[in-house]
Parts: sequence; structure tokens; C-alpha cells
Amino acid sequence: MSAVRGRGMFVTLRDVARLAGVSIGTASKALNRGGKLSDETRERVIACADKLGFRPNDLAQSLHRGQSFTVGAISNDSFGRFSMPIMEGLEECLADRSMSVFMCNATDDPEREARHVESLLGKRVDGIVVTGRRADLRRPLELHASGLPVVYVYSQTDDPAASCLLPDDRGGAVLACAHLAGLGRRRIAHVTGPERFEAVRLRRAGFRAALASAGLVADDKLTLSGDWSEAWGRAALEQLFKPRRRAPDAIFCGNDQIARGVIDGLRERGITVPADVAVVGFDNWQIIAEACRPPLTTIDMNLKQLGREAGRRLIELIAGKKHAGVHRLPCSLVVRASCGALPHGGNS
Amino acid sequence: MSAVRGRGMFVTLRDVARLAGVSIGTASKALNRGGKLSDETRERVIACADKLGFRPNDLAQSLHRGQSFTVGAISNDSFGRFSMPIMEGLEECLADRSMSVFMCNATDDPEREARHVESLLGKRVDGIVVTGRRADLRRPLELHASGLPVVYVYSQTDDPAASCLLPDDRGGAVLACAHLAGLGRRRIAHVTGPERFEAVRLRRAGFRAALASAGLVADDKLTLSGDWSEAWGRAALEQLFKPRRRAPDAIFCGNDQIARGVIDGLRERGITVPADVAVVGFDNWQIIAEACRPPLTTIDMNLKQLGREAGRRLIELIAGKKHAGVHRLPCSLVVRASCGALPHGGNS
DNA sequence: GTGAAAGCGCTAACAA
DNA sequence: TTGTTAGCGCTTTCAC
Repeated sequence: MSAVRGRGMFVTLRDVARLAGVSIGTASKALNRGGKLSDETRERVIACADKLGFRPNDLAQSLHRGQSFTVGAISNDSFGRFSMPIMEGLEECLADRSMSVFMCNATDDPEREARHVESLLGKRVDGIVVTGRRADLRRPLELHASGLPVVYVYSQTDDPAASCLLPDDRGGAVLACAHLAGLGRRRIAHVTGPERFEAVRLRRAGFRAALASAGLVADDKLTLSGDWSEAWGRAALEQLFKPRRRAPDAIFCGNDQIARGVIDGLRERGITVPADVAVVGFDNWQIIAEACRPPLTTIDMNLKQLGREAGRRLIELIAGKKHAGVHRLPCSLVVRASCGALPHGGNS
Repeated sequence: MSAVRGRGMFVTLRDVARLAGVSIGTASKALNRGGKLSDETRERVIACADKLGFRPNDLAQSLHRGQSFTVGAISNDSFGRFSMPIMEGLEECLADRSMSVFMCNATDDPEREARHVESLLGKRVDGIVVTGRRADLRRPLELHASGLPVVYVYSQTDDPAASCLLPDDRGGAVLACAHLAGLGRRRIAHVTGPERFEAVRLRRAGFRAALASAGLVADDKLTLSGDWSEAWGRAALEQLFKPRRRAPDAIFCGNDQIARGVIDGLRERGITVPADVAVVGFDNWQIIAEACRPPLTTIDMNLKQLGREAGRRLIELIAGKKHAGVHRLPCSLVVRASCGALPHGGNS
């Protein structure tokens, strides 16, 4: 009765069996819809279980089965802007298989991450998903040769045997720039984040490729690296709109914050978006993209989808199917007003 | 050996005991630093455990103890801006007691929430934390009379027996407005969110109280309700700065997004912040507050602290100590540049 | 169709 | 000081 110990507060299978006047084994069979049993007994047991509010103890089940139907998810961005949609997708996918996820926040602290891994190992999770972008490749999880399946999503490790899932940054950039070129923009600039991010390099590669396919040249003076901030977006304009230089008619930004800075800066210079200059962002960070004036056309990395796919892959690994290597999932273009194309359909 | 089943992949206590040449009970004692045992045996067992990479099975431990050392955390804002810091604090507090937290995202869907509760109940969590602000009081969790301890944080229920933890919205508003009044502002406006939020009503009450203590009158024409957006912040200026009306010299905003809209709008009208008008926000949403020009002075709800306190309270409840009712924790003022006061110290 | 019993991995009470 | 054993709540095999 005491609240101190969970023990005794919960109805056990034994209680149900006793009330129904059957053996504990029979009660189990009845509730698991298995084995041979008279309908009458089965129903009686089920009725008793309902009456008592019986709920099987997952701990005991897991102990018996040697499988916990639980996976761990380790995030390194404090479940921020990027991890959260991934987690949502992951949870959704796993919930369908009635698995649950233990979320842990490591905030890029290796020691904290290690502690979480230990704890997950102790909980006998069936697998682990690691998320959280870093500029560089991360070291693989230290699993003490437990052979536990791991999927890295929005995160990449140098272990070639690992399974990594990433958005197709290059493809996303191509999408953005092809959109601009298709709208007739000929002089497209690229204002992006720090060089050390692989995403920056990939997006720039996409930018160049798209320009090339459109028969345009990527002027190196129009490709600027800075940090991921609005302030940088505004600052970059000074170099882009120098007095005696041909100004760009479109700017593809490395993320939405930069794009917002760019749009604000353009407005303050009396340059009209999208009439004079079209702007595309990257991330589809709703709170930012929709606050832009005009609302920002941008690239969505489909992170939720990425999370769902990570779940699917983890399930496969748990089931014994091996696969390794880096996989990239397509991004998509979300059209708002900053390029002048009319939004088709329901992007709010 | 197969990866399909966890069973067999992990080292058990039996394996350790066998290798060390002791009984399984002895091995347990050795590893739990308990009971009477020769140092020699203890060390030998520990050495063997290390060698084999033994890690006790928490499932088995929990089953035995009737306590899982795990709590559930249910968020209703998809672990967004508000839940995440709370979760961080909670996790931190519980990790100190080597408890872990099962995070679930219910996204304000009662059915989904119910499923999560069922699942947590099945996992025999020792308690549950519910988070996620709503405009109105939420119904209490349906726990089937399990007597499981629950703490509502940044969330409030109508059950008077429940333990609820909230930021002191009213006090936060007082802090903000006293700051403005202390800086010599005499005509302070309030641009805030939808009436239906209790937080809006409380913050307005604080606004009025602070003005009254400063000997100022809260002009009803200067108190405007809208939505939580930047657009509303800009729009509100039209009413605040009507041609033949005395303009405010300070604006206390209901959240940081509104404040950002206000600051942008003021700049576009040629009104200087903070020289002409001082602005204070609410939330200390860093990405927004720091992107303002000038950076936004705002109220921090100390959500991480709130989460930590929720953890503490949950622990108490689990230990059998009863407490109920609504508790509010103080907010604090984060000084940046939007009020003209010099930032003292390290708010980046 | 139903009951008895072993066992998942661990802890703790009791024997030796 | 160490070993033996019962049992946490459940599933499953094997008798009856």
C-alpha cells in the first residue's frame, strides 16, 4: 500500500488468475490470445483482468524474452531544431511496432554520451539511434563489443561498417538553385555558413552544379562563407552590392537565419524581394521562414521522414539484416513568396 | 551469437561467477560492494566482471526491487522551445539520483497521451512528469488508480490534489516593468498575446501592479492583445503611434516574437530603440532575442530550473512525501540593449 | 482444455 | 567468509 515501493501497487497476473479461478499459466494464455483455451475461460479471465485493471509488467516480459522492445535515442543538439523532428519520426515509426524510445541528451559532451550509452546498455535496449549534426565526422559509439545495432541519423561516423542516414544537402541545393534559374534568375549568389561543415561544402557543390546545368557561371565573388547568423546575412550584402559591381538577382542562402538577415538587409537597402532579388533559404525553420517579409521560399530536409527511415533501418538491423554505409534522403522545396513564384498549394 | 535476440549477447552475473570461481550470490555481493567478503574475492570478481564487460541487467534489478528507477516525461509541445529546457533540468536532476527518463511526445493529442501513459505504466515507471503549456487547465492524467506520482510542470490541471509547477508570470512582468520604470520610462505600453492564456492575464496583472507601484497609470489604450507573432508586434504599433496621441516611451511585450516585431516596426518608423522607446520581451528565446537590433532585454522563465525542481518534487512524491497545489518559481530579467541600460555581466 | 514447473538475471535472507 | 535458495512477474513447455 505504501507509495514508496512500486511493488504491490500493481495488479499481477497471479491476482487475475486467482480472481478468475484459473492457474497463472492459463491466465497468461488467455490474455495473450494464444494456445488452446475454451472461450468461456478466456472471456472470464479477460473480464477479471479488466476489472482489476491488470497491465502486464513489461520489465518481466522483457526479462523473459531477452528483448526490451525499447531503443535509445541520443541527441547532441539538446533536442533542438534538428533533432526534434527526427525524434518525432523515429517515435512514430517505432510506435507502430510497439517499441518505445529512451531519449537522451548528450549535448555534444562525449563523457555524458558515454554515460547515457552505459545506461542504455544496462536497460538492454534493442538498438540505439544517434543524432545531432557536427561539422566533422564523429567517433562511433563505444559499445563494448555488445554488437548492439546503431543507426546514425543526421550524423556521421568514420566507421565504414556503420549505418548513417543524412539529408541530401547537395540535392537540396540543386533544387533551390534550379528553382531560381527556372524563374529566370541569371546572377545567383550563395551566402552560406562556415567552411568546416560538410553541409556547407555539399550545398555549395549543389549550387555550382545547378548553375552549370542552367548554363550559368558561379562567380566566386558571389560565394560567401560566414557564420550561420542573421547578422552575417546582412553583412554579406555589403560585399554583394558593392557600388561598381553587377549585383546578383538571386541569393541562395545556407540556412534560414542567413536568409532572414539577407531579406531584412535588402529591404533596408531599398531592394525589393522578390522583384529585384529572389531569396531561397535552407532548413524550412517555420518560425523564421514565415516571419520573413516576404515569407521565405526554402529547402526542407524532411527530417521527420529521416527519423522514420532511421527507425525502419534500426528495426532491420535488430532483425539481423545487415547494412552499412551512408544513405542520403531527398530534400524538398517549399515555395513561399521570396522568389516571386506563386505558392502552389498548402504551405502555410 | 545471433543479433536477432538480445539474449545471450550479454554477459550475465552467472558468467562472471563461473569465471571467478565463486557462487553467483557471492559475485553479486562483490559487485554491489555490500555484505562481508574477503577483499581478495571481491577484487577477483570485479576483475572478472571487467574482463567480460559485465553490466547488470537493469530489467532484472528493477523486477526484483519493484522499482524501475525510471520516470516518464510527457510533453505536449513536441519538446519545443518550452519543454526542452525543462527536460534538460529534469534529466539533470534525476541523473544525480541515477534515474533515467522516458520522454514521450503527445503533441496535445489526448489519445496519444493516453497511449503513452499506458506504455509508461507497463514499464513500471516510478513517476510521471507532464509538461506543455495550454491556454486552459488540462485534465489530470488518467492513471487507473495506480497511485503513481505525477508532477505537472509548465502545465496545470484542475485536480486540487495535483502538484503543479509554473513560472511566476506575474512576477516576471513586474520585473520587466519595474526595470522600465526604474530607467525613467513613464508611459509604458503592453503588447501581448491572446486573452485566453492565463499567462497573458497574469503578465498583464503584473504590468499593472508594477506601474501602480511606480506611481504610473496603465492607460487601457496602451494595452493590446493579439497573437504571439512578430506580425502582431508590428501591427500593434499602428495603434500605439497614432498621429494625435501621446506615444509610449516603453513597450513591454508578451513574448519575444512580439518584441521583435515591435523593434523592427519601430526602426522602420524611424523611432530609435532604446533612445525613444525601450522594449522588453518575455521568454528569453535566445535565437530571437539576440537577433533583435538592438538585442532584446527580456524575461527568462528559468525553465531549466523549473525542470530541476520538478525532478526534486517527483523524487519526494516517489519517496512518499505528499504535497499538492500550484507552485510558482521566480523569473529573472536578462538585460541586453533594448532598454538602454548597460548589460552588466555575462549575458551573451 | 488446464495446471505445474522451469527459467529469464538478479538480490537478499538464510545456511553452512 | 561463502554458498544456497526463494522469488520478483511473466511465458512456455510439458504433463495431466
